[in-house]
Amino acid sequence: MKIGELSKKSGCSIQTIRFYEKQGLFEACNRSEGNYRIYDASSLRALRFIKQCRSLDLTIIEIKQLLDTKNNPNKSCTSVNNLIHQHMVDVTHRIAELEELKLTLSEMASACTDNRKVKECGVLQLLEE
Amino acid sequence: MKIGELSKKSGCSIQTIRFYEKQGLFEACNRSEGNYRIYDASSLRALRFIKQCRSLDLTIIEIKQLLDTKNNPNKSCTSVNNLIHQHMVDVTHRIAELEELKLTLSEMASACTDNRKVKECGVLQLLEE
DNA sequence: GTTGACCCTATACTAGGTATAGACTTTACA
DNA sequence: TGTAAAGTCTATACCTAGTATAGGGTCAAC
Repeated sequence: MKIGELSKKSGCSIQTIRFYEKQGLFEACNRSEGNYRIYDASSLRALRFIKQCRSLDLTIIEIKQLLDTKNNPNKSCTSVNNLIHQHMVDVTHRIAELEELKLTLSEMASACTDNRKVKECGVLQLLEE
Repeated sequence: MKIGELSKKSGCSIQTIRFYEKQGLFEACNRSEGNYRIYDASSLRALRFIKQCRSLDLTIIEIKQLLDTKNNPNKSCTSVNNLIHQHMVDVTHRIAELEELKLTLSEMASACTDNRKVKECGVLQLLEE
C-alpha cells in the first residue's frame, strides 16, 4: 500500500509518517519505480505501536528505546516497567501542578465581576502583586 | 539597574528578559553609553506582572492583550474575566485528560512485573494491541 | 494529451524559551 | 596604567512533535 492508504488505516497524517521515518522511528520502506513509499501489514503494526506509545505521551526518544528493547526478546523488561512507572510519577506530578493552578485561577476569578472598569478589575489587581 | 540585576530581582533569566523585549511584551528600555540596557523600578513591576501571568500559563499573546487592556483603565474588564474563566476551563479539561492517561498507565504497569523477559513483557504486549 | 489525485523533497513555522559564538564594555585589582 | 575577570551586546541555532507550504514528479482515467 502507498502512504495515503497507510495514513488512513493508521490515523497518522502523511506528514507524520514521513516525519517518523526521518526521526529513525519508523523504518524506511521499499520504494516503487516512481519512488513512492510502499508499505505492508507489518508497517501498519509498527505504526500503530508508535501511535499507542504517543498516546501515552512517550517521547520519540523513549519510543526508540522501547523499539530497541523489543529487538532483544531475551533481555529483561525492567527498563520498560521503569519507563511506565516514571511516566506515572510525572503525570501525577503534572496533575498536582495543574490542580494548584486551577485553584489560583479560581481565586483570581472570584476577585472580580463583569461590568467593572479595567482600573477597578480585581483580577488585574491580583496580577500586580 | 542593568539586566543582570533585573534578572536576579525578577527571577527571569537574562535571555528571557531580552526574549520578552523582542516579542514586544516588555518595553525596550534606555541604553547606557556602552549600549547596556538600563532599567528602573517600573521595569521590575512590569516584568513581575508578566511573570505572574506566565505562572498562570497565559500565553505571550494573551499577556499582550492584558497589557493592552490595562492601558485603557475606563474600558470594561470583561475580557480579563473571560480570559481567566477560559483558562480554568482549559486547565480542568487538561486535568481530566491526564487523569485518564494516569489510569491507562497504571493498567499498563500492573500488566507486568520486573524480572520478566522482553518477549513476555505485559506492557509491550498491551502496546502491541 | 490533459486533468486530477496522489506522491516526492526541502524548507519554514509553531511556543517559550535556552544555549551558544564572537565581540564589546565595565570593573577590580596590582 | 595595564590587564584580567565579569558583565553585556547581537545574532543564530536548538529544543518537541509535528504542521504547512512550494515546486515539482507520477499515475490512472477519459
